[in-house]
Amino acid sequence: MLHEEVVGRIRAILLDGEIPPGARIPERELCERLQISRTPLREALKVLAAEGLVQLLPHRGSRAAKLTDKDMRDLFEVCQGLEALAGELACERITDAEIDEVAAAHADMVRHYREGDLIQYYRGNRAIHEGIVTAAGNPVLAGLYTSVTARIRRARYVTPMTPERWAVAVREHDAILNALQRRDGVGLAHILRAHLRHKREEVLQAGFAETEANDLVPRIA
Amino acid sequence: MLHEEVVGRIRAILLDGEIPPGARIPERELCERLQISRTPLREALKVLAAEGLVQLLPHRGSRAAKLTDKDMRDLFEVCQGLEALAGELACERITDAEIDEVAAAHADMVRHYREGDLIQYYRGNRAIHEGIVTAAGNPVLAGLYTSVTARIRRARYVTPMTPERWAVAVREHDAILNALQRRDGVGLAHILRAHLRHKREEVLQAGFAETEANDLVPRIA
DNA sequence: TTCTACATTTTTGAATGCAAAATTCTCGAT
DNA sequence: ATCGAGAATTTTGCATTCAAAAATGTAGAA
Repeated sequence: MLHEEVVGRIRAILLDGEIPPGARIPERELCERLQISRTPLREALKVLAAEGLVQLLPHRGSRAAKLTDKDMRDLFEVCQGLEALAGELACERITDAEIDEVAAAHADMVRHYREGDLIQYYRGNRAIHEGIVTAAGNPVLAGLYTSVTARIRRARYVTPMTPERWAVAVREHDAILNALQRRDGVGLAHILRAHLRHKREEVLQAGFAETEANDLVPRIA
Repeated sequence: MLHEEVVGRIRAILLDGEIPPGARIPERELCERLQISRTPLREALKVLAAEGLVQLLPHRGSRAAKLTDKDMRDLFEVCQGLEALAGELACERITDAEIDEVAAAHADMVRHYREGDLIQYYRGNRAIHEGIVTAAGNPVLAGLYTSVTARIRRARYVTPMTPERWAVAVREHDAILNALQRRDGVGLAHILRAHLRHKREEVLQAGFAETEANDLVPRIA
């Protein structure tokens, strides 16, 4: 198994919440599960620690990182900045074909909204945001976006919404697609920022910060 | 020696250009120099690879990452976004004391400009930009900024400038300080973007991309 | 002389072993 | 029964070791 694959597997385990935030990461257990020895596992944990997904405590092992309210706020703030930048760049560089792809994802998402399928709605939602970032054509930006969004993924794409919030979000997405189609970079940046600000407020209001006993997604194992 | 210290030491070696971009990283040699074995060294290299400073080639070892023109452009683009965001946030949160600190760094920088001391000028310059990022009060943002700027540091803070360019840069910095003192977030964001766009053009024009035989900062060893 | 096939050496990537540190357990005193 | 000191166990972090892969060197053929 390649180094990057090991990192990916553990990242997935953390993002799925299989090892809940704050929980110790069982080295021995993961070694057996991934069929690797401790050396490559520990290399992967150090990388994930640099990404902010894992917390290393010298001589006391590693834990799945826990997000405080402040962390969550900071991450959303940066995410806003990154998406706004991506939106501007995307408007300069996106191809017609790519716009069609985003439009298709949008239509999909709206359908799932009408059907009341939150899970599928979120899937389409993500596809749109990621589509915009990809269209920005900046791999450095895409990389940072991936790493930042990974850390707030569960909060962002799991939080339940009131019908009102949901309706607002969909309207915002209409405006997002519209701005993209008009290639209105400044407008798109503004909408994306507002959209994420609203999402952040929802998440914080829902008390999603991962402090202590807030293991929303329990260990599956 | 602690893990983070090892990472820091190697990072410094790379940023100093002691191991020039594209050069093989001599594991054995670094082990002796840092008085550690290969295990912790390799852990550090993987972390630095995730940061983008090191390139890992499976079964062929690691090299100091080389930046193409495109990489440089992408990094500057992201840096613009991060600094613009930092500027906006800083205007909302900066204390009077912090403004005074930035103003002091600015005065210093201008003095070094008048004296024609490019090295000291760049030092003050960096202090200003970093001061703004710090004042934004967002550690996530600060972390990303650190990692992105590290990769373009040599290009950004080594490139020589024509007297005209230099004069323009100083004027831009006057405007930066002014906007900060007026706490004009939008204005500051705009100026920072333009400032960095100009710097990027300088750097690219100077052909700083680290392709092949372009080891501007030679091995010191 | 130059090119290629093969053997040798070096280097890489990962498993294991070992000392130090932390955690857990035990047992006696209060 | 509870608390705390000390022993036993576990876990961590790193050095070492080992197999596989790549790089290098050598010799023979064209």
